[in-house]
Amino acid sequence: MHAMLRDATPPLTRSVEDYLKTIYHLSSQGGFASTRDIAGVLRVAPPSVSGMVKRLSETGLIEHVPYRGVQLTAQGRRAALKMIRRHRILEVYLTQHLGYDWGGVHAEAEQLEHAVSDDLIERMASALGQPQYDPHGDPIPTAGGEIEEAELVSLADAAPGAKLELRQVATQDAARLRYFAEQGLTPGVLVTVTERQPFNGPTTISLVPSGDPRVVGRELAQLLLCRAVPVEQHGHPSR
Amino acid sequence: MHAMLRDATPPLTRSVEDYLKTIYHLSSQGGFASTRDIAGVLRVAPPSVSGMVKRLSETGLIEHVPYRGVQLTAQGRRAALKMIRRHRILEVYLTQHLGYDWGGVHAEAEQLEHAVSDDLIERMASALGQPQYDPHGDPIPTAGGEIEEAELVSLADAAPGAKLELRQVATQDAARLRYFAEQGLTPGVLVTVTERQPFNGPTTISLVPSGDPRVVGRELAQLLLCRAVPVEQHGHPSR
DNA sequence: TCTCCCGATTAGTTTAGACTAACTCTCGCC
DNA sequence: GGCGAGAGTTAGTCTAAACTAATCGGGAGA
Repeated sequence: MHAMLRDATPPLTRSVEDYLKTIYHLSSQGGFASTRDIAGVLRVAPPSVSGMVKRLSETGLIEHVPYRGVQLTAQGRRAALKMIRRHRILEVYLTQHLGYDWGGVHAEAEQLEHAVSDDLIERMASALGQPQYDPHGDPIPTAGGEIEEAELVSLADAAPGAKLELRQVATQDAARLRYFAEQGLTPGVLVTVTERQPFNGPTTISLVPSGDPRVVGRELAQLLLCRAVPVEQHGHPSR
Repeated sequence: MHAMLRDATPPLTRSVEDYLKTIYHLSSQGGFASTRDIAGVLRVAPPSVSGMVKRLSETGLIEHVPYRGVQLTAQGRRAALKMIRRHRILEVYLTQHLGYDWGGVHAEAEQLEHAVSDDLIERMASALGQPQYDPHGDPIPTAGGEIEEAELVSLADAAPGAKLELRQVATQDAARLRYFAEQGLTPGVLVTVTERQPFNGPTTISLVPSGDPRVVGRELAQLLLCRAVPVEQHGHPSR
């Protein structure tokens, strides 16, 4: 089997990597990513996005429906997931091994993700014991490009009485992250929803098992993504 | 003291950082770096160097004497030493904490040095206990931009009878580095020069304290940079 | 159905950094 | 002291990726 028509992938540029990641995130919850939204996230002008979109669809990384938006192709999705793996492994490594806090780690990883080799990422992953989630609770894609698709509800939408595991904190804002950390609201924590005030009012929860109460305003509650926890039988933990 | 006319340093590009590092290395042993040599190291055509040289001297990072060569200004030297610090700290970190070997570490550091923040480098340096030398024995500049200027002789030039400490291995070639490692010739090792064959012949040394002999051809001997070790008094180690 | 507005696109410019081709300077050698 | 080789530089082109200004399209409301 000679040479095998090697992917011939000319390594992606830093910009291309950023566009793919952004498109992945924007289209994950709704089919198409719009020019305007991409421009907003990447802080570039909309025509810059149109230009890049043309190039990316010519190289087969995205599918472009004019005046509609873009989606990743299988190839583009693979590339995006690779970047997301890098980013999230880096976040875990920097927090675990170099003392970064929950808030400061994102910006550093954002730069490093474009410079690290696959080899280095896998060494970090091994040193960490192949982590499944990053410090915000986001699932880390495997080296093979699989990612866990979780069924998550935001705390703002959870029914009173429900028992939940806090899975993700959907922001990169350092101040909000710090506040959540202070309140003990980090991925893995269990809570039950006590009540919700009407007219977009705050949600009251209590931490499990301590029972400590917390009152969370709507804006922040929307950022806390949770997984339903089946009520446990005694002596029969759901593992 | 308002605003203080902030350096206004627009952060250097990756290319600029590479040029500065290269010029530092080329001019460290001889005043000027030539266009041709810079082009050779960076694997770029000579006119590309001329172009960059113009930009760099306009921004005050280098001094250009047409048809002679270039030298770093104080500002350029500061920037170059910062990159060299990054590179060498990274090399130590990757070998100590992530299992990289002597040979493979250079390429990875070469990429990373452009992406890491000052903060990350200092965290790594702390985790390592503020190392003084990188894995090849090269001195690491301080965060303040000081670098040890050592008085080193290559093994190929050392006088027979001399007792030497191997300080640096002046190559990045992975195969040669691996060979040196196999032979036990790594920074910190002590040797005495037994003899040298005439007409650019090999140098024979013996390791201290084992006494094991090694015969080193001229090409390799030139890469082994050593510091003279004063002969010790008994019971009075030179620390 | 028509219109208007906003988002998308096209057109054209800019900058960094590379390239090739062509010209110029310097210095060592005869 | 002149000449030529080789190093250095100038001129002009190319690509990626950004920008502004101007034009286009499509859906929501009158």
